[in-house]
Amino acid sequence: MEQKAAATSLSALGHEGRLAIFRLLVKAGPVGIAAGEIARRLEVIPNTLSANLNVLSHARLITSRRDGRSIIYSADYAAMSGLLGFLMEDCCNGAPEICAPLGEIVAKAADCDGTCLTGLETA
Amino acid sequence: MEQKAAATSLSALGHEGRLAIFRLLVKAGPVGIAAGEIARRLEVIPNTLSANLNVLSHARLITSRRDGRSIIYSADYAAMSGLLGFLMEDCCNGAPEICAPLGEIVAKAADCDGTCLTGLETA
DNA sequence: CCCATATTTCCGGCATATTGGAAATATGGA
DNA sequence: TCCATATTTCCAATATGCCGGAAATATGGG
Repeated sequence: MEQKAAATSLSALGHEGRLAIFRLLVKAGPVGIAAGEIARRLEVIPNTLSANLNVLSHARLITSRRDGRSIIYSADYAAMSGLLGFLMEDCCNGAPEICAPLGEIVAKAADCDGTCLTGLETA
Repeated sequence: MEQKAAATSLSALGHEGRLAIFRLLVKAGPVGIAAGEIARRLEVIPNTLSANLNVLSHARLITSRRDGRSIIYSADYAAMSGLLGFLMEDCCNGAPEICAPLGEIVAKAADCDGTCLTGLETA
């Protein structure tokens, strides 16, 4: 991921409303959530939601598919991984010993479920 | 980290110039870089740089200290960890099996140096 | 075809962000 | 004290972002 794309993604997430949308979609998983359902859960006006979904979509952070009259949005996990990797590689390239706190937070995240970050033992 | 603070941090990083500054500081490590040196390396005008450093500082992503006539800026690794953790916890809480790509990117980052993400074996 | 639902697009006003020039502040050295 | 360096602050112009009302588009059912 190049820097410009990363900035676009970060900018898209740098808005409380959009961050809430993205987090909701991340929690929902690949099944996704219909736009109207998102609006109901987050209590936002449809047109504003649509604009924010458009920003997230343009930043490649979410995808959409039509299902009847509804449009289902889902988080793009590959894009999310790419973004996190982009931020982490800087740290490692420059001063590996400094990344210990990062390792800790990752380990903590891994604690949430044994299957979440499997395969790390090989690292 | 609460959502509002996370959005502030992400918004600060969602600007190509500021992202470049932050990445430079992350690579520099705790030693940090003087404002003037940052301006020279990134070829930005001092006052614009100062404004952007202020945004990053207000978002708690960087810290500063005076050294003679220079002001040295450093990345705040704890804040960075907190931000990454905030984004990752959503994923794990919702659909752990989906986070495999995240685990891979973390493992890849760990490859950069054996000491980067030590302690993960215990996760 | 007509209607209800779902979502987006259009539009205008308002708020905030970004930028660079110029001046102000702070530090250290002669 | 005077000067050079380093950085910030002030300011104004411009640009961009955000929001909500109203209208338009798309789909499915009767």
